[in-house]
Amino acid sequence: MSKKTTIYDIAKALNITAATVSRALNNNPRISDDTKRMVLETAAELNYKPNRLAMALKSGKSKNVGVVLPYINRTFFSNVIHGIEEELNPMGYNVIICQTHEDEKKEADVIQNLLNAQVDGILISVSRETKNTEHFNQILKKNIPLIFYDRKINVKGASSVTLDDYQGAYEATKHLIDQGCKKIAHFTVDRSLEIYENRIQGYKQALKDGGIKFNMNHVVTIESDIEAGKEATKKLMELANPPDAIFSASDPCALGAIQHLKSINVRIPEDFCVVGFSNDPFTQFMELTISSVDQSPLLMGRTAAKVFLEQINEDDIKIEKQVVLTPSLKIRKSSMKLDSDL
Amino acid sequence: MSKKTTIYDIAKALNITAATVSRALNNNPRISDDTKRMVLETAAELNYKPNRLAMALKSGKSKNVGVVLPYINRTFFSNVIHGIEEELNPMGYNVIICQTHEDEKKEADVIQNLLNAQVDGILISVSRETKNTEHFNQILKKNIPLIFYDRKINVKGASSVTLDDYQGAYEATKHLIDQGCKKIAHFTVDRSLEIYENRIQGYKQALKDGGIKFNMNHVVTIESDIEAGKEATKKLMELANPPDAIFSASDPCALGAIQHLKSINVRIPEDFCVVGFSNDPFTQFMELTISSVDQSPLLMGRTAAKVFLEQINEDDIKIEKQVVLTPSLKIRKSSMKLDSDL
DNA sequence: TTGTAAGCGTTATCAA
DNA sequence: TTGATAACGCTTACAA
Repeated sequence: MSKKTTIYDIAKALNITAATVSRALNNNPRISDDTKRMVLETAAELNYKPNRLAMALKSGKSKNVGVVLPYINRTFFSNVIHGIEEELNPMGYNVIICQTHEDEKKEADVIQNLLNAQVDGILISVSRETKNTEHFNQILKKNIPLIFYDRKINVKGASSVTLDDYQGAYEATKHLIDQGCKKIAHFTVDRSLEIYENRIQGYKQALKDGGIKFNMNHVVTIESDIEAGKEATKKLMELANPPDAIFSASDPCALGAIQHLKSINVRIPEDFCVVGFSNDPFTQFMELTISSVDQSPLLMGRTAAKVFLEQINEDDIKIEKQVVLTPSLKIRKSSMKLDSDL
Repeated sequence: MSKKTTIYDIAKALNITAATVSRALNNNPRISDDTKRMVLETAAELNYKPNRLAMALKSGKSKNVGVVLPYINRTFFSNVIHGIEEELNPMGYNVIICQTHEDEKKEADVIQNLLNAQVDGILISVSRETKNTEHFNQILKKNIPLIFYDRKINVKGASSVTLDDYQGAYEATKHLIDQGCKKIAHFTVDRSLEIYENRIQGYKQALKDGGIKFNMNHVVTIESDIEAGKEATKKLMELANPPDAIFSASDPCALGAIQHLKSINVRIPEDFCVVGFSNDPFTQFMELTISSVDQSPLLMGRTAAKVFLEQINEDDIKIEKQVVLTPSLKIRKSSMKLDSDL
């Protein structure tokens, strides 16, 4: 294995000094075209590659950003990462992925780790458990841009890129009302997270505006998976006053609902409508396609990345930016009750 | 913003030298318990955090590994990453994700970038276009572990963790034969990739062993998406001698096939059986669940990570390890023609 | 235009 | 057991 070439090797080969080599390599104006050319040539010959670690240590900029999220293997999150990469890679940044597994302690740990690694910024979707904001303040204290995406927590000095969950939920619910549904149930996941709380508020407001009385028994808090959706639907349908529609804050739960309803021979959408949230790809794959609210994860990732880039360029001026993206309801078979929509 | 504390700050506070502080922090035996305790205390007081960049520059170990893949927002790949993280995070490694978008040049670029960032290892699933192995040799020349997962290329000195695609395809095809299918078509994606070539070979062998003559017209090379699957199936069904089953090397294509077959009222599985490959979650979500070959992406990720860890510990002894994981066929409705399976 | 030298935050070697 | 010093590879005042 050949020892790695440094700027000193180039310098030695040309009988000049490392400083000059550095200048040549960095397009510094204070250098003659001749030496510059020679340095570039020799660098190529010796197969010189800059050591980013050394550059980072010197400059204080690692050109790495940390992306923190609950789980990477979720459609939504992996798409957000994709968006972030699209924006950041061309600017020379690398992305370090850290999962929190919805655990506050783990979240604090990975953040500390990222800070130790001297990342230039942190983009995060907070874990469900997170209450404490101390680890976020640590980031800001170091003057490192902190950008929340999707799931945020209010921290002074941090920016955020979120979806208008309230609006998404409102539209979904209004759509169900427009289809003639009178008793619309709601599946929520974790009301301590803003996204879910906003969805339930949007749902409530739409009911109100539609002249439908809110029924506490029709709101169920469950895990975001198919089984939970099935079970919850079973219970709902056994109520004295069962619903005729479900607006689910989660796609898997919506799928579970549909599966149970089919098993008890409830016709969808004729007798029962279902709308999910996230527009997960699978919602379009079924024979009975599922209506869902799209969160545009790619755009969210790109936007979060752009906000980071703005902040990094603004030197010491602290900007605190809150971007809210507009959701879009994808109406599919599971809620197309009216002929006019067919 | 408080200036960051370094070991010098601790040293100054205690009237000792940075070297001593370093020793205390690193559990070096050559230090008195007293000073060690004092250092630890002061470090805590001053909120000292090690600078991983400096440590990395000094030691030559960045504690970062690069994970290269075509696209991160694919179920399979995001699950592999999940597996890699599970294994590597507890060992103090961070994972830098790089996408190649199936482009050889981009692949070479990100690898160069990772090398410049002094990663301690590279785990990669090669892009479809990749023919040249020069960028891989660059890695090995620097004595950095190179581990291929899923999609590999033969490079001397590199390790690999792959699936026995041949076996998976063989089982899937045999299963179709066992169900009584006589004319089994095959969808492949890109035969220049070993995984697809192995699948087609396994398919051929199973046909042979089952006494079925291989029919060139029943093998179709298409993109891995639903539309392509639909179109290809349409063409197949218009042949003078249409197939009665499809073994697809891609799940989306299998879904496309099913969608087209349904649209022309072919009964599945009674008149036509379909088996996919990857066991993507959606295959279980449909009403007509789709049989598929599971690739155990999580295990693949964990295994690749373990191989890396072995190599990193083996100092200069060069080990070249080839791990082959066993696929498992998930039999579902789309291919359960025989009553005995119902 | 180029060279000198210090410094980024650590750790390792050698002395004391 | 501790200190002094050099080194990792690079950049940047300041001098020449």
